[in-house]
Amino acid sequence: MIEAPSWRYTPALAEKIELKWQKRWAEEGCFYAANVEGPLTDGQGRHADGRKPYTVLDMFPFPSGKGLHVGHPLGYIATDFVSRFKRMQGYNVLHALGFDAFGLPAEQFAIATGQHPRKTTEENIANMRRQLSRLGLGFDPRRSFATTDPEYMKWTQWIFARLYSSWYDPEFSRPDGGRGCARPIEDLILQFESGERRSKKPWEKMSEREKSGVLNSFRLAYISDSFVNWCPGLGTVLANEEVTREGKSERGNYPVYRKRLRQWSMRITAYADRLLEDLDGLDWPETVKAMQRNWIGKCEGVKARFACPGGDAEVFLPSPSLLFHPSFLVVPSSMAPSLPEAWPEGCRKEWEEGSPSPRHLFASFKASHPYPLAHSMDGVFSGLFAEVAGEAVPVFISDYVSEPHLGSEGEEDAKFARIHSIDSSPSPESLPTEEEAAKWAEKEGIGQKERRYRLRDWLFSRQRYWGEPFPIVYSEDGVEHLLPDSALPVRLPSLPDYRPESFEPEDSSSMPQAPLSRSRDWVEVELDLGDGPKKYRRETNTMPNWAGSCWYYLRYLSPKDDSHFVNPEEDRYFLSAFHNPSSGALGGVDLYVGGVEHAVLHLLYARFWHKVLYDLGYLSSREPFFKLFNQGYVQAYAYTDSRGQYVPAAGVESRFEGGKEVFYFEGEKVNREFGKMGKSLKNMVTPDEMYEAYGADTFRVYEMSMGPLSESRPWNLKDVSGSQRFLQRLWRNVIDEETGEAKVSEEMDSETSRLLNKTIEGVTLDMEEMRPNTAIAKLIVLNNRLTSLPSTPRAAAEAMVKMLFPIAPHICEELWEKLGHASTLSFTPWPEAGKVEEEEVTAVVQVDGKVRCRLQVPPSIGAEDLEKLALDQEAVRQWLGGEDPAKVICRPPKIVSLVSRSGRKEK
RNA sequence: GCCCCCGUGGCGAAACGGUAGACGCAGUGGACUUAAAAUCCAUCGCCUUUUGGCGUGCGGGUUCGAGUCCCGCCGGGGGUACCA
Repeated sequence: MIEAPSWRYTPALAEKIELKWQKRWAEEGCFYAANVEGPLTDGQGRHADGRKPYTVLDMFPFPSGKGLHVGHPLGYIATDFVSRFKRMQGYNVLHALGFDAFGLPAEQFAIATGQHPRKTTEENIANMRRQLSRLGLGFDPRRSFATTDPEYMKWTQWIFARLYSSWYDPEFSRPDGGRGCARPIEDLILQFESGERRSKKPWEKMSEREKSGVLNSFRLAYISDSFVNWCPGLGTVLANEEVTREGKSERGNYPVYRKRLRQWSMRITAYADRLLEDLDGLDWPETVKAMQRNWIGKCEGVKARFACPGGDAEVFLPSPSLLFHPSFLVVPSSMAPSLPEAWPEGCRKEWEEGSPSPRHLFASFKASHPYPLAHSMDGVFSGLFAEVAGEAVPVFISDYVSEPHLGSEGEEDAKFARIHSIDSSPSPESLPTEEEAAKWAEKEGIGQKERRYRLRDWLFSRQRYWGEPFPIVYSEDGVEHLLPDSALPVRLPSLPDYRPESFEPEDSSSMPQAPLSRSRDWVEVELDLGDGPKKYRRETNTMPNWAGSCWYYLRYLSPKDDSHFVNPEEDRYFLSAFHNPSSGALGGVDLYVGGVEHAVLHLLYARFWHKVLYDLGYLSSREPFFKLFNQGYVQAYAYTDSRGQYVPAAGVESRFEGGKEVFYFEGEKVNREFGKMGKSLKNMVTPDEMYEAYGADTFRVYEMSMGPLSESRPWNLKDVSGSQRFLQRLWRNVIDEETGEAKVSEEMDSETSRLLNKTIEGVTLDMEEMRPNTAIAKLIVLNNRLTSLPSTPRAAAEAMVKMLFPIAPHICEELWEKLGHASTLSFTPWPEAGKVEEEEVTAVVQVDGKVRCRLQVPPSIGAEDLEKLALDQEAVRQWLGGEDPAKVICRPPKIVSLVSRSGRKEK
């Protein structure tokens, strides 16, 4: 038996090398980004000192109890290679990773395992950190945090406080020259007090409660009544999507009721124009921009369906504004399923008695409804069904055009000017034709501006335990008060039972309960808010998960600053447009990588907060994320047996029968499916299994070579050996497997030199454009060339190792060291390509669109020479049928395209 | 339903509107081995004996030339506001 050479690149050796370099990177602070000032310096103790910053950002992970599968690191490997590439180019790279640790899954995992969510999330975070660092992913460890940390939560609440204390003035000019700006609510109060702005009732005659109501209708974070889908059986509120057509919960099939709840909202509609306009300048995938544009609300028209007594009628409206046409009665589709239930008593009674007058209904609805309709009716017009339980419905037309400041309670003025009421339900005959509708719109002066409608304000309250508490208390008269900044953070009380309270599934009178309301000691507090000690009740709703994820990228810049949520100096250095000139006037992080599933909500909410903080003078950039890149998903095969049960994918063997691949599990034939990777499909592969079996570098190369980073791809374990062979071959080309010493020659032939330069040129471009798959293919071509040589030229080996370093950093560091270099590759300059001179290139000659002949020509050949050369070819003359070509297109040195006379005639 | 994306060999894929299938996996043949593994070399879309013909989900169109651009379908994925 022959022993393997002692210096073969085996998984065991790979592990040894990987742990060695991971330790060394940590010791040398290779991933430390340098701040402008303060304690955070780079590994050499230097501040930024004018170096160019480059900020790389991942959509930070949710520390799930299920652990990572091989799909999770895809985006992190991508940001790691970009970070390493940029470091080699001399940038001061900021790359950190925090954890998004509040939220429903964390709460549910904790409930399922009978532990406190703080404990489970901490354990999950520790496990995730271990997995990620074993893959050699370089994050600045000093800048990591979880959204649940009290120090972080404090600033999330502080930002909420700023939103609550601000209003949007559409007329106010911003420093950047634009119109419309968030301003402190004090400015508004001054306007009311001075009479510059008038309210219906004189300001000085209003009670505190009335004033509070008026201000509430201006605040960017405000309280109002909103409708939710309440499922007593589950004890939770559901998204529309989670409710079936029959009005049951998707999970459990329990009844769902429409409930009006007093909740917090964010006035994102005030920023609709700016969110739309600033998209243009961002370096985002056009598809994501398109999704945001559609979400915010440009639309070319709507289809409206009306269930009428005389039949089920559909009309196309070129503008949603046409819904204001007197013939139409429209109700948001989301309200339809339980409309009578959701409506006030008077309306419901009429409804039950049959065929109420819509005008009457509308009037009584409005009278009994304390808030402006544009707010209280959630303006989902995407469906536009005027049908309830299959019947024609009385509906009203509301003005859903975003007007952030509709005025105070009961105020009735211009805001309802475009609301029309009608006297009878529509019949198909009474509906206008498209033409009539368009004519009417013209007459009424309804134009493009009114087309925007979709976007609605952001519902910001959750009836859950595991989220940020609001910094809000209520006095005994029901008026809300903001807690002073000195009272932050408001911590969650420890609650023995934090589960949501569920009810009898049919209990339609039940209401969603906030778990925090059970903690009496916490809810009832005595505070001195400036007018002596008084009793207050705390707000018991919590914030949604989005809150923490809206601003985490800012905290990376100055994670320990306890007097600012982000240090202004660091903000100006890392994020301002000045330091990122390519971003135009917008600024923001240089690169944001994450899944496309966040294309709308997260990215829209974060942009909104960023803009508010910019308006208020806390930030220097108008946009948070200048460049966005969406990586694809890793999917996997799953296998079912004859009974349709999933079998462990790892135990499935494939055989070839009759030229076709068939699959067996324990001798039984199984069927192959394709889907998400996870425990339920028994097809989960973890990074731990991968680095144990192959090493982290092989895993990284495989993930980056599977296909374009932006595309989803199936996991195929068999293919990993290709990446492993590539690294082994590279190792063997540089290292003597018997001695472990480098074996390189100092000479290089011209063919290898030419290929090397071509490779450097191509790989550099691929790395810049985030195409690691084609970069790796080019490096394999170069490596295959090196394999064919009697010995590897040193210059080729060194360039190769530098170019592969961002993707397979450990093996490259080891090779670099064995080649005689003492310092890490982390800051070694990226190789530059020399001139590539081709002696000959292949030109193709096409006749009537088909390739008929190939020619070897010098790359500098002119059009006339190339054409002449092509027409001299015997084969070409034959295909032309002996005649002159009818047309010649010549693109030297690659293409000559000839059209024959007969070919032209056929056309 | 609505919005966005994707569809190329047995498989993962490559291809500024210009030689379709780079690179990798699997397969096939060979070298080396007592043998196997590993390694190295060759081959590898389909049809045809060949000249050649056909091929990028389907049907049209634009173009000298279409995987790529346009129109209409079919199939798959993501989002749809309380999963994040």
